[in-house]
Amino acid sequence: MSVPGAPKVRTCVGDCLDVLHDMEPESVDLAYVDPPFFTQKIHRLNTRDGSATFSFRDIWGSDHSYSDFIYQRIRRTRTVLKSSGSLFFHCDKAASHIIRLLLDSIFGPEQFRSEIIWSFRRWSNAKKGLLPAHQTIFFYSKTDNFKFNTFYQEYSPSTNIDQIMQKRIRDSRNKTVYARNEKGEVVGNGIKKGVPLSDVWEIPFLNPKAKERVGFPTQKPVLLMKRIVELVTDEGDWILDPFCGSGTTLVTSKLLNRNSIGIDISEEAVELTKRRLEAPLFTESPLAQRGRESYRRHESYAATYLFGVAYTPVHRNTGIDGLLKEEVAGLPVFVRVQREGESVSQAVSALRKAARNKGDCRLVVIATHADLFDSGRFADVDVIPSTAFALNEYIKKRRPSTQRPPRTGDEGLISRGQKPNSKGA
Amino acid sequence: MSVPGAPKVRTCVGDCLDVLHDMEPESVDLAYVDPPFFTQKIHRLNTRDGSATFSFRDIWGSDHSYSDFIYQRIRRTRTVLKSSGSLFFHCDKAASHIIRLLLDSIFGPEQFRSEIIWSFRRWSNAKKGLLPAHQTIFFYSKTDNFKFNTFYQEYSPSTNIDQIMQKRIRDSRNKTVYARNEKGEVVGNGIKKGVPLSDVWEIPFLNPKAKERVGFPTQKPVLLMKRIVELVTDEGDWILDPFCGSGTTLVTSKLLNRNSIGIDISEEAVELTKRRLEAPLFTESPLAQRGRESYRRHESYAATYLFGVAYTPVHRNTGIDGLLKEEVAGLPVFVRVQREGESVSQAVSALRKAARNKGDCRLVVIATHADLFDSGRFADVDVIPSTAFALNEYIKKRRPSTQRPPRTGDEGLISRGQKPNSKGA
DNA sequence: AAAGTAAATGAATCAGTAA
DNA sequence: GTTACTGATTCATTTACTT
Repeated sequence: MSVPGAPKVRTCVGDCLDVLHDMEPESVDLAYVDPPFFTQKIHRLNTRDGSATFSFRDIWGSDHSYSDFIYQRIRRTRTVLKSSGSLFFHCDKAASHIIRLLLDSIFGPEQFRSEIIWSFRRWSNAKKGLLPAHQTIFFYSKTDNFKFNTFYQEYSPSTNIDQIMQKRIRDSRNKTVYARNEKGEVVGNGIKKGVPLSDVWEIPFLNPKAKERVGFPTQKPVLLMKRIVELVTDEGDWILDPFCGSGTTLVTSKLLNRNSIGIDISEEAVELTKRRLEAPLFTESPLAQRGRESYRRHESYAATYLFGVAYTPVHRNTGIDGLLKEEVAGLPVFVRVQREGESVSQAVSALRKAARNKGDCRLVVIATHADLFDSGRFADVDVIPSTAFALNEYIKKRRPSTQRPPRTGDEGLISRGQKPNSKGA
Repeated sequence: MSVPGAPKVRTCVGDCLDVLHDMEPESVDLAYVDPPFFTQKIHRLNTRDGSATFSFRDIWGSDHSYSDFIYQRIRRTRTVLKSSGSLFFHCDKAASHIIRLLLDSIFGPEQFRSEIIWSFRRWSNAKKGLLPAHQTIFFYSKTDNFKFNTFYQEYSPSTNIDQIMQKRIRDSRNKTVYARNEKGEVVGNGIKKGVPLSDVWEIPFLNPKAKERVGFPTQKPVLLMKRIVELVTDEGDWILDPFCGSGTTLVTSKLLNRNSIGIDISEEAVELTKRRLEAPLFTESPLAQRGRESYRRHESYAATYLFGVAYTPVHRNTGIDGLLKEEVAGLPVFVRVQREGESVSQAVSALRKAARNKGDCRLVVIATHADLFDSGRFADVDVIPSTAFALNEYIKKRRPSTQRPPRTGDEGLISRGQKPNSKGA
């Protein structure tokens, strides 16, 4: 699949019912639907008579405006979905059962994939009862041949991972036991990937003070959108948000190199979305979020790499991360940790520039990854490998030339599996 | 209210529709309903000793016949509830939307209290899609005047307790601010109890090896029942379980000094319940007691050093810290980070010992400090320097022989005894 | 084609052994 | 004897295979 240079983003003011009508059928890989809550209207929807309520017709067949409103728009949304496409419908306990019935009737119950629980912590109130701390996202696909990228989570700490790496067989009494070879040694069963991603997602609610927040009432965190986008789309795919609001879906799509279409009836919302898209805030970057949140001890990226080193952190200097506590050959030593997406040469240049008017000193770059490692070429800067770098070099030296390295972990999703549907259909 | 000496327990074989008909109206404080989930499967399980097989049939002609079955029984259940009573209905994604509609129509939507998510981890397998890891419990009360005992959870680790303990008021623009006295000092607000219990409950799934297990399929953990019982009943109250199965509800009620009534259509199930009640067995789940964190020991120290490395943490092994995601020369690679106060040789020995019966593998020690560094001597273990180690070696090489090394930053405050031989390094 | 069976799996326990 | 460690065991879910 060809990946275009820059992701395309289209925004549109209007009722998505009309806009969807003009869209090409089978053109979208993912539709994320996060409609407004008409809570009162939903409550009026609830029927009095027991058994009659179960049929879908009783809900939207009458003049109940909310379910009718949703039904019409989701039916058109389904039309513009590719046959490999998926729909994620975000709702909460107020309407989840009605939405479920609607989606079952539009997509067919056999296309129901998951009831995703987004759980979060939030400020408590003193209400009698339990504190609501989750919302529901329904995942439906258009066909059985839906696109799905398998992600894995860490094993539970109570799992004995080195033990379950052993191969197991059944003995004469059909009991599972660990396999052993003729020498009586245990037999391995290949490397472990982690456990498949579950349908309960604990993702922090957008911090009230986050820069990411743009003042839109129902704004969703970029991290939540990121997970949805990465689960069922690849780079260059098309993502539709028919109720785009403040545009989180479009911002996320752009950051992840997906094309996107956002529709909202409110002109102000679309204007806000456009402004966000022009200059996505730094904290909106999934990369930045991943980094900042995964650092141990809430330290900076550099501090994490320099753990155990006797140094003084240097703040408010973009080129220098730290100053060693001990002088080397009578000179102060400035240290820079190679950034993600930065080559060693770039790190060396940045450090050189920052140290230009610091007088006599020594310069050290900590190499964190090998993409463009060209150590030894720098007369004035010493390059020292980080733990990760040294270990990766160790692996690389012994790797068969054909093999590709695996990805490193990011915020819980530790690795990405093969696409099951890559065989095509 | 007087608390009787011993809790009463009644069991009954039969269709709860008939049994409920003969019960006194307004006599029960809590009804816990855990019927077949509409899985369209037969659930079957053997007891541990293989002496008996319990099974029940959860296959229905249509969703209509299922909902009709439930509707009739829940309507009678409501009748026997006291006006202060509550109903907890356990289901899963197969029928949660149908159940929600039924309960709304029987109790009235305004008596809906919570959609409780019971989330858990369990064994998994490769699947196209997300791994189901939750079930739903609907909480309805008969009237607004329902009995409810407020429980509190621990604050999130990221919560600033100092701030929580300050008194808050609203300023002139109705914004919340911290209260200050006339001297401008912050005012306390008394000790806080924690965060009110949320509607997402993470409770370990009943483990296959748990003593609590009696061989009944779909058996629920006592811990889950305990939370429900304590939330809406007091000692001496009456609890009803119209689909009591293996009797977890009755066992929990007895242990917590509540009276209970259990009904099941299966004679074997009721017999099993009676046997369980004679010797109520409740394994205080070690996991639930100690928490998942208790399995993480050395992990964070090792993780800090291994930042940027693609590895899986190994939790339940004192010698091995991690397993590389990538095999090296076709073998798994176990990693140990040299501990503080441990020499490289000691780290090598510990790793060797832990890996003794792991079959063919490679071993790597990350050297973090140099006290007794004697790398290169180990034929079977590779020693790789950490960032700190490499940097310290860099300094040492260029250090005049008279100079003494400074101590590293973070350990400086913690007084640790001088090692008598440290000078000789 | 549908139904039934087998294999793989990992979370959390039990239980035996070493310290 | 007590504690800590770690090997052993179980079982519901899913995929793959067989009847």
